[in-house]
Amino acid sequence: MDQALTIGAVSERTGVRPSALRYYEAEGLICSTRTDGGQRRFARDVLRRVSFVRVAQAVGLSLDEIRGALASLPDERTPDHADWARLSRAWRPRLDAQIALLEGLRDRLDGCIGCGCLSLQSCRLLNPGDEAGRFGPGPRYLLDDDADPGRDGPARGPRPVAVSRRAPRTPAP
Amino acid sequence: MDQALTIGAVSERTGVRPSALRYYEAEGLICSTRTDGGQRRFARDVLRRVSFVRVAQAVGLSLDEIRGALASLPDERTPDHADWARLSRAWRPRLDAQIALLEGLRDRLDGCIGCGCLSLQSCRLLNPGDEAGRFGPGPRYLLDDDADPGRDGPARGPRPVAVSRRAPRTPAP
DNA sequence: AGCGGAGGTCAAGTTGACGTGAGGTCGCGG
DNA sequence: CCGCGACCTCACGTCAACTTGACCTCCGCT
Repeated sequence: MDQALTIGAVSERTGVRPSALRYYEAEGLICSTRTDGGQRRFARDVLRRVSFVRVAQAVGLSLDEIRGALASLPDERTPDHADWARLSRAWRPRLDAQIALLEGLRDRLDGCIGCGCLSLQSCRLLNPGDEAGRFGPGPRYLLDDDADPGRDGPARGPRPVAVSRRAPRTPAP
Repeated sequence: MDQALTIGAVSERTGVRPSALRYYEAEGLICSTRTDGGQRRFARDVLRRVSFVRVAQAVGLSLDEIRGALASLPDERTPDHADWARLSRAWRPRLDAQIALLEGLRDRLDGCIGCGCLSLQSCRLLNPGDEAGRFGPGPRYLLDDDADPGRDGPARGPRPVAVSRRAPRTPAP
């Protein structure tokens, strides 16, 4: 264990607050050893793990999903470049999908700005086809873009939508 | 008041659950009259308002911001196409910015997949310049892309990041 | 030896956007 | 006039990702 880092050192280097690091550990995203006195000591590779977590959050993954991704790392050896690259590569489709969705939204919005409609009955922004209410009521086009046409009724449970919410709270001063 | 809609009718036509509609009313996003018995009756233009709210949420606005946008609508007359178009037009830069940010993220990710790095010291994905820690520690590039260079220290309070979080809960069955 | 700052645990609070359930009322078709 | 489904209010629950506070301990330096 060449360089054991305190929680403060990890915090300083990653910009992630100690409370968040403790939370990550409790959530099983990172791990640590303890000193005799019970203080955490982190191996250097947690820096990379923490960075991965932050970037993955920026890509739009929940901590739950990130845990899943991290679980596919080897735990007997320090992950190498290929390991991290494999995980990063998995984001690519997700990012592409999000971008495509936003672009679609923007383009449909362009079409609708001309008419200023947003009408539930006729606006393409809010309805997939030309017929309103084909797959039930509501602005489903946006929220359920790849809706299964073989199923009617309201959407089945929460689905992610590829647009921005709030940031995962940038560190406060 | 030609066609007064019950909350159930509005819910059915917009796909927004009654509880959410009540919430919107409590938050001042929509309004209603009441029957003698105290039940809500909505004018037809709330359908458009509710649609606007949902689309704006998809664009990434909080209800707070949406309230602000809606406040700029005339309240003495029913908003017309031009009014809605003006509001919609305001989303355009926001959408563009989000798309640009995601694309930047994707491109930087592409560059980093090759090296499989994500290193805090050298990875361009996590550091703006070639020098690490120029503006303090942490993956600030992603989270604070347009960081003010005239100011150092940690980011000042929560800022939105233009990437996806969870959807605002699609209606459950 | 002492001291101050870094670190520890645990419980509870925060934020946004609703959902849920209890307990009571309205309104309309028959 | 009756029933029953739709509607009402109000309080509380939920979820994610933390933060905050209270209270206590440890470590490294002088």
